[in-house]
Amino acid sequence: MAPERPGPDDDAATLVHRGPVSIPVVPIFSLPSAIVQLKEGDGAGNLITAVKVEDVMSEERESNEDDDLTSLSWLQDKNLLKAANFSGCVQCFGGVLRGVAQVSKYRRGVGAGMNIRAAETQESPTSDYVEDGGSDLADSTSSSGHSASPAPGSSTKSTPSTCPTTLWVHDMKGAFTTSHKFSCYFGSQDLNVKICPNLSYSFFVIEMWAAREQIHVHTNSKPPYSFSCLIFMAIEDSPVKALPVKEIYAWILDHFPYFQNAPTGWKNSVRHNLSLNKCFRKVEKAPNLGKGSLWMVDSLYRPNLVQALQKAPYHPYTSSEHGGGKEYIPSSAHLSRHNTVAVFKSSQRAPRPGTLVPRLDMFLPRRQQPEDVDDPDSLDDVDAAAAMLALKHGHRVITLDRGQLVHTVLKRWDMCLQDTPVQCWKQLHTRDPSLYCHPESQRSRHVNTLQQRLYCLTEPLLPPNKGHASSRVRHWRAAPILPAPRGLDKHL
DNA sequence: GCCGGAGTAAACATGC
DNA sequence: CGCATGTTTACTCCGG
Repeated sequence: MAPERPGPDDDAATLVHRGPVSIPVVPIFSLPSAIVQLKEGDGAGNLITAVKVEDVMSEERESNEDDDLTSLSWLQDKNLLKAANFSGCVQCFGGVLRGVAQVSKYRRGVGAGMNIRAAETQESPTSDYVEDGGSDLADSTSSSGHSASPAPGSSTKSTPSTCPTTLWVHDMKGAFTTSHKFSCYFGSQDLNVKICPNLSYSFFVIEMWAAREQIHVHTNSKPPYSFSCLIFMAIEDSPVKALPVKEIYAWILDHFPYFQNAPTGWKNSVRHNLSLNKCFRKVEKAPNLGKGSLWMVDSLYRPNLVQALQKAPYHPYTSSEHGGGKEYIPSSAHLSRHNTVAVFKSSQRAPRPGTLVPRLDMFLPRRQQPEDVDDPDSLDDVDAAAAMLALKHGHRVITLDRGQLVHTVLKRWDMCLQDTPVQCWKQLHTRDPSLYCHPESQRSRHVNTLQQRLYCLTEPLLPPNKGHASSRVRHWRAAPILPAPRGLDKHL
């Protein structure tokens, strides 16, 4: 029997489990930076137990040295735990991203130890754990971030049309002593996520991740974001921080199904916005990569977009919409703790369930703190950036005074992108083994991707208007692979 | 009422 | 020619 599924016009109550903890499914964009607001009396006390996660997890690790859980060393990252704040709501910020990545790794069978039950009915979650390896849920590495494929050997349904509609996520004391690998496939539709008591942080991450799928269920209302915000999110969500307009369309369609049935004029609006909005600028892409240009966010105007996003309505559920109560407005103390937060005002309309919550941490500048210069990790990037500059402009830039170099590179780096192409550079120019782990058939494509990525990253560093873009691309692609500049070797 | 931002529609150019 | 992409203009709506 098909479980009841909340329709687009249903309120949060239909998503709420009757059990002691009821967390509205959090529709989020790329996971972190979501705030789950609990309605009064619906389990906030239980959630507070999540504060104990740190202890629980460390105890579990100590007592299960050989358990697969040890692969979840990311949980030792205190930042993850610091990122949680349990003052009536669950707040989840940048630190979670790493966790999610690990979860992604985890669900590919590297780790184990979760009890996840996929059910087709909304009965009480007491049994029928799905135990399996090789889980293959939505591929978080995909650009659209929502693809899903059946898990081989899954004991649950294996096609989107028959996928389980309810995913119970358990965290029971001692659960980690047994090795429950899970295989719970669900498609990009029809998924409710129910969180059981004693939710641990790791499961919260799962929940967040799973909730990502929820985006596709209820997003039938017009997004509360301007087109510039949508474009911004799309571009920022891309691996190279640049997208052709077609991909921007696709991203928007992926994340906001509203547009699937919207009049086609919205594409016009997107193009109009790209052309008119000074926040976006066009970058010629390699001539062999199809027609059209790549669109990037102009770093000069990036703060404007971040600000626009921050002004966007935030919380998917407001209590005023669902049974009364107060809206969540982060305190100033909270604001000081987390520089990534969106505030929604009472006068602003809140997004409906299923609309996106921007992952704001992703859009904030990552390398603007001067102290980063002294950070060995950032020097790694600096050297890579310097290497890339050298790639284009010869060793002259490398011979600058170190301090000046750092300053220059950082400045230009910020102008370029906040991304870190160091891995890309390494792979391309050091015969990184990871490049050769790709099958022969995919290697050239991978190299092409890397080259495109590097081009996007370095294009802003090129002298403007020096020849046609395509010739510059050719020139760049033909650029000799220079030896790593001094100081970079140790990082390679 | 004014102004600016945002959304929408449309015309037009360009290139594949 | 059709279509996608990109630019520009004009208009409306809305909130400050």
